[in-house]
Amino acid sequence: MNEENFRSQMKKGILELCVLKIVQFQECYASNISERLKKADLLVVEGTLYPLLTRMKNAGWIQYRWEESKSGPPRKYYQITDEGVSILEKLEKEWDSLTQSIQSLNQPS
Amino acid sequence: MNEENFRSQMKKGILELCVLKIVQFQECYASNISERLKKADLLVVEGTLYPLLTRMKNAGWIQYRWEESKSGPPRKYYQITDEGVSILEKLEKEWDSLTQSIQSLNQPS
DNA sequence: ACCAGTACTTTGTATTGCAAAGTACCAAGC
DNA sequence: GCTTGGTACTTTGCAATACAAAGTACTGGT
Repeated sequence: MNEENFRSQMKKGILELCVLKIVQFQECYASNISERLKKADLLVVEGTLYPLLTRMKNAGWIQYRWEESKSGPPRKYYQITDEGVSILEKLEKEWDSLTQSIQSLNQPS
Repeated sequence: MNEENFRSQMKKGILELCVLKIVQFQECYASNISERLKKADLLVVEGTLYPLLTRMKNAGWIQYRWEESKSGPPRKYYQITDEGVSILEKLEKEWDSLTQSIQSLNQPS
């Protein structure tokens, strides 16, 4: 138990929501997503992001196509799926509900 | 990856915050805390709550005193410590920051 | 051919929420 | 005084996953 890493702790479980929010607008490959998360002060490292994308792809929430790159190896461009859109809506509702739950603890009993 | 348990996932890392928010107002024993979390739709089970309280006590965020009960074994009544108050303030700031970060993902790039 | 940059993958570790079983105390009924 | 049921706390084992670190692989420049 160490207060230095509570941000990391609090991030747990919401990264799926964040990734879905990002890819809902446009195709992205991992570095795009990583940059976007970094701008939002939610940086994750490769060892977190890549397995997460793979899990979400296996769950059918996102899909990808390969695209050649002029400056390196080909990239996986991810898009949200219809199922992903549906999940995103559910996750956003749960997120709103969770924030309200925590808000409700701001007063005694 | 299963959307059924995202609430459980999202709870991770914020339970410390929730418990501190609860005990900041008054001494509580585990069942009090459990009831309060349940009302806030954040129910946790014994196997989660008790080890969490022990970790927080070992971290110095909370302390407890024993009190006899007329209807069962003695109870551990937890109070927040000065350090816990300090941690609570930090956690609340981080929470606000996190919600803003997620909010910021609601629009493209 | 080699190297640097980029992109993706894999491995091992630590944390922790949870289910389930276990321990312990108390009061009521027989 | 023994059993039973309720309450309170503890322990064990498992599964999920964020992370660090190392690895693989493709490209273009020197």
